[in-house]
Amino acid sequence: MSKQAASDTTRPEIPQAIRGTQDIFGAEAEAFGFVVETFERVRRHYRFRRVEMPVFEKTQVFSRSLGETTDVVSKEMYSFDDRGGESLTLRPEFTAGLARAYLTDGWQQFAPVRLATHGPIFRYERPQKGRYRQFHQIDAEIVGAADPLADIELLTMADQLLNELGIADGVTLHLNTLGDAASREAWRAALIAYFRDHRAELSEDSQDRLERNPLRILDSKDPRDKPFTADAPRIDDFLTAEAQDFFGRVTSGLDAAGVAWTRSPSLVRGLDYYRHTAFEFITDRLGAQGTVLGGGRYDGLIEALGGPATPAVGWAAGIERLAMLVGTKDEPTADVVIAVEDDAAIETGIRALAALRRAGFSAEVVATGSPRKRYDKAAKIPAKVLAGLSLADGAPRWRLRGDDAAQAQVRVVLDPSGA
RNA sequence: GCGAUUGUAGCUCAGUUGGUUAGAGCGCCGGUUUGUGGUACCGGAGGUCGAGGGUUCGAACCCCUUCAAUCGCCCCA
Repeated sequence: MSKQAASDTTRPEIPQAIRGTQDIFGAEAEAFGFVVETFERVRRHYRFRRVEMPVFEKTQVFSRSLGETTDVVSKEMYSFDDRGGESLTLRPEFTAGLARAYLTDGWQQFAPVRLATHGPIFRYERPQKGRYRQFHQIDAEIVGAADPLADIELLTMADQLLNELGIADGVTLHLNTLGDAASREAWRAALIAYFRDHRAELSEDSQDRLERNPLRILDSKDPRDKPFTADAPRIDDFLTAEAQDFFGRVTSGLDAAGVAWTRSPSLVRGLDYYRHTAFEFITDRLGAQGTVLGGGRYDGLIEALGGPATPAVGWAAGIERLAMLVGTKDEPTADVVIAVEDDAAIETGIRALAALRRAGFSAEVVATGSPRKRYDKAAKIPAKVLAGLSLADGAPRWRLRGDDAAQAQVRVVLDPSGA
């Protein structure tokens, strides 16, 4: 065993995390958990039923619902072939999978069914603030409900959620209607005609959008587009009486529920199956990624998947973004920290630790390293009671620190005899 | 896919016009001090300066490539 041989043993290279993934730890993980717990509580309040969904589906589930040709499908999904040669895709959203389950699992019998779920979502995108390749969403949908009451329920729940998370300040609900299929088509045609007349003066990006996705010109960030978007045809002029009535019932319902909203005529959805209500809760505190919760009515989706015409509405929100607004949450303080200051007392320490935990206390122990430094080390751990354990004349001796009531509770467990 | 900024110890960061053996604080380990105490002092471990190539007598520093992070654009289901 030469020195040479020892130095030749190369260490394996440490693998790095996948781009766009994140390891959430400590105070940030607490904030993440707080978001999920709050969502679960609110969702029960609103009588939404919990669903657990697979993280992957056949690729068609998403490609059919999103439209085969869009960038979204061709570039931004995590797709792969399984061993049988079938194309599968990690879910880029919850909605399509839930719609599939609605059809394949016979949930039509429960319609209108109120669904809530949460978990990881995958999109092949360039990471930036609040955008990751694997991130997490909470999601709520009502499938099989044509009435605006469903939209109101969902929006009211979202509003309450943001309030219970304590992040409603600086967040506003932007609301729009895309009308029914007829309204939407008429508006779209008018927009194309209007922007075509100003084509040369639009930004390059918007000239491109004119062909692919004209509605998106409306929320262009380019200052060159602003003068034209301001005067563009508005959906209101194209709404059918039915569509107008639908939107009116949504807004008056929100007013009745005490949910503040603001009309945002440029809020659009690129995909054709969106109808009527579209909404986003937007914060002014998250830079370019200001949308914290968004959704709308997608009455055309389930048909696109081959099912019967089924009205549905829903929303989703990124947990990380919500957690960012929540800020970090302190990890819970321990009830007791034990410092075993003498190795001969280790078993007494272990016994006490087990007894405390069985009695319902959260507890940890410091019993390694230099014995004389253990007390200081334990003192740095946030705890209600600090219990130093040493030996005096061979007998275990506890010294407790903390407020009197907490000390007394702990002492009962450490020394049941009361001696 | 495009652009800008940034990668030095476990963490936060210094590091001069390119010049001996790359530093500090915190954290970690050990020793001493204190002994109802979150103190102070001493010591130690830990880095092929993100990776690969190039220029140079000499590169953490200059050039190219690449990977990653951050922020923005595109896109946003």
